[in-house]
Amino acid sequence: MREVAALAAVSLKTVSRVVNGESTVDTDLARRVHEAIGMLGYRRDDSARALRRADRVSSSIGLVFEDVANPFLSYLHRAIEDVARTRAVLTFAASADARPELERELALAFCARRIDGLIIVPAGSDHGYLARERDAGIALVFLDRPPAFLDADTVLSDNAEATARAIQGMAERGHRRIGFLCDRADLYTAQARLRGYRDALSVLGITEDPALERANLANPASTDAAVRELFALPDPPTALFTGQNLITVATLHTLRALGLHTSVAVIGFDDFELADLLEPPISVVAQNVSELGRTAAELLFARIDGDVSPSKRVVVPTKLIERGSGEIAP
Amino acid sequence: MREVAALAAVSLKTVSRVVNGESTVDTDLARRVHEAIGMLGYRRDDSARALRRADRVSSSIGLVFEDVANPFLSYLHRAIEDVARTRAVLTFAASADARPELERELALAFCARRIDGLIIVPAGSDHGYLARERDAGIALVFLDRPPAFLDADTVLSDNAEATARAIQGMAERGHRRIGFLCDRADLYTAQARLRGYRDALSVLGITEDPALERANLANPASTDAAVRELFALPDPPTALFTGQNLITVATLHTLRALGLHTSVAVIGFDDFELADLLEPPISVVAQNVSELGRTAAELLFARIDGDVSPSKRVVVPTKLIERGSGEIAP
DNA sequence: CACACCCGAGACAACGTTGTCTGGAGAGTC
DNA sequence: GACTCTCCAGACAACGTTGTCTCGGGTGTG
Repeated sequence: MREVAALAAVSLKTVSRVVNGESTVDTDLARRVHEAIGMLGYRRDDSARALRRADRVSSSIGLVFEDVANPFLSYLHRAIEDVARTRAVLTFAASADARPELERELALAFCARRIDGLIIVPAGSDHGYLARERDAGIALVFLDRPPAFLDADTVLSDNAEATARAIQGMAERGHRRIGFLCDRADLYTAQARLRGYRDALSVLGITEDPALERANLANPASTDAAVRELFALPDPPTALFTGQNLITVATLHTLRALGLHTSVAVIGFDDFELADLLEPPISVVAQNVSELGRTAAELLFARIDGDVSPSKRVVVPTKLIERGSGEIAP
Repeated sequence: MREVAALAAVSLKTVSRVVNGESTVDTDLARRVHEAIGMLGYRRDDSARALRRADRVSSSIGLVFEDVANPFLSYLHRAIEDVARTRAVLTFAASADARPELERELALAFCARRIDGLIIVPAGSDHGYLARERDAGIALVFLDRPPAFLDADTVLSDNAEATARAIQGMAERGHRRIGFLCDRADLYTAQARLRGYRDALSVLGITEDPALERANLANPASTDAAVRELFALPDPPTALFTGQNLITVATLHTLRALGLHTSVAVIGFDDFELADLLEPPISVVAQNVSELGRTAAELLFARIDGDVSPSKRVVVPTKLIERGSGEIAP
C-alpha cells in the first residue's frame, strides 16, 4: 500500500479511499492509484482491515462439524455456504471427530481468528466456555443438536417424533420385535431418536427388550458386530431402525452378507444417495437438510446483524419416505 | 490484553510473553497474568498476531472446490484437513460451482485474508492471476486438475491411462459399442478421460462413433437425457463408461428406469458408497482419494516451509475395482 | 570491592489498514 | 472584495499484537 501511494504520488489514505470505492476522490488521482495498483499487484489485506475497522467485521464464519466428509454434514456445509455467499462471507470448516476437547479447541481457534459467527454441530457435553466468546460479540448457532450449559439459537429436526412415527408404521405392519441401532449414546440425536423409539413402543404396548437396543455404534465394524449379534438372538428382530446414515449403510452391508436384506424390514434415519436403487429400496426418515442449513445460517446472520432477542429453537420437520424396505412384513 | 496487563500490574509485553509460553518470565508474574486472563476471559487475537509476527504465518489454508458436498471432494477435504490438523492449521473451504470467475473471486478472497496456502481443484482456464499471490508468498497446489498459464505443484490421478484400461477390459469381453459420458468438456478431468477412451478405441481398432460420446453432462437431468438418447439410437451401446461419480449415479437411475441395468455393462470413474450393494454391483475406477489429499497437503506444507524447488507433478495411481457391472458381456 | 555479565521486564515502534481531524483550495454569497 | 461554505487530500492515531532495544538489578569473578 505504501508503494502504491508512492508510485501514484498520493497519501496512504487516498489509496485506502480508492480501494474502498469511496466517491470523494478526484478522478485523476483515482486513475493514478488504479494504475499503480495494477502495476504493483497490490491487494488489500482483509485481516488488517478487519482489525482496524470500527465494526470489527471479518466477513467469515466458522463451522465445527463431526466430519466434513459425512454426506449429511457436507450437504449442510453447502447449504450454509450458499447463504453465506449471498453476503460475501467466507466459510471455515473443521472436523471435530465427535471429540469434545477437539471441538472446543477448534471453536476457540475460530474465535481467536475473530470470525463473525460460529455454527456448531456439537458433540461436547458442556459449551459454557463459549459464553465469553458470545459476550465478545461472536454469534453462535447450534445445529442438529442443542448446546449444553449455554443458551443459544438451535436448529433441530423432529428426531423423536419422526422416529416414533416410523416405529409405529412398522408395528402397524405387524412387527413386534424391532431392533434399534444408534450412534454414541451421549449424542443428543442418538438420545432423541432412542426416546422416540421407546415412546412408540410404550404407546403401542410393546414391551421393550434391551437386547434389541444397540447404541455406541461409532464405526462400521461395531455396527456390523451389533447386527450379527441381533440376528444370533434366540428371538431375533423382524425389523430394524437405524439411527444415522453411516449406521444405515453399514447395516445394509451386514444384512446383505447375512442374506437377510429382503426379509428384514429397515428404516434409516437420514436419506442417502442410491437408497432408491437398492434391493429392496430403502425407506428413510429424510431430514430437510437444505432447510436445516439455511435456517441455521439465517439465524446466525440475524445475530451478526445485531438481533438481540431471546434464543430461538427451530424444529425442522422430517419426512418419512416409504420406498419398500420399511414396508416389509414380518 | 490491556485490561489483563492492568489487572496483573505488568506490561503488555509481559502478558504477551506469558500467553506465548515464553520461559523468561518470573513465576509470580506469570501466575498473576494467568489469574487475570482467567478473570477477564482474555483470548489472544490470532489475526492481529499474524499481522505483527515476523513470519506472517496465519496457520490457515484455503480450499477452493467445485462443491464441498460432492462426496469425492468432501473426502479430499477431510484428507487435507487431517494433515493440516497435525500442524494446528485451520482449513477454509469454499465451493466455486465450476464457475471460473467465482473460483477466482474465492481464491483471491482467501489470499486477501492472508492464508498460508491454497489448494485448488480448478475449473478455470487461466490461473495467471495467482502468480502475484504466489510471489507474495502464498503456497499453491492444484489438485485433481492442473493449472492453466501458471506453473505450480499439481496432484493428479492417472485419468487417461485408467480410463483406457477400463475400456480395453470391456472390449476384451466383446464390447464394440461403448458409450462415454462425461462432465463439462472444458474440465481437464473430462478431457483426460475422454482422451483415454479414444486412445483405447484407437489401439483396439474400433472406429470412434461421435454419437456415443456425450460430454457437458453438468447435472442429473442432462445425464438422464443423454443416456436415453444413447439407447434410442438405431445401434445402441452395449456398455457405458461414466466419467465422474455424479454422472455414474444419474446413469444408474436412468438404466434402472429403462430396465437395462442388468444387460448393459457399466464402469464408472470414482468409487462411491454402496456401489457393491447395487444389482449388479458397480465396477469402478477408484481414485486413491486419501492419497490425493494427503499428497496435495504435504506438497503445500513443504512450500509453506520454504521449499523453492521446481514445481512437482505427482500422479497417484487409480485402481480398477471389478464388481460385476463392468464385466457384463454384450 | 569493582567489574563484567546475565537475565527479566518494560518502553517503543511496527505490522497494514481505516476513522477522525485539519488545512487549503475553490466556489458561492452579499 | 471579504466572508463563509464545501469538498477533497493528507496527517495522525489507533486496532491488538510482537520484535527489538534498553535499563536495572542480581550474580559471579578476580
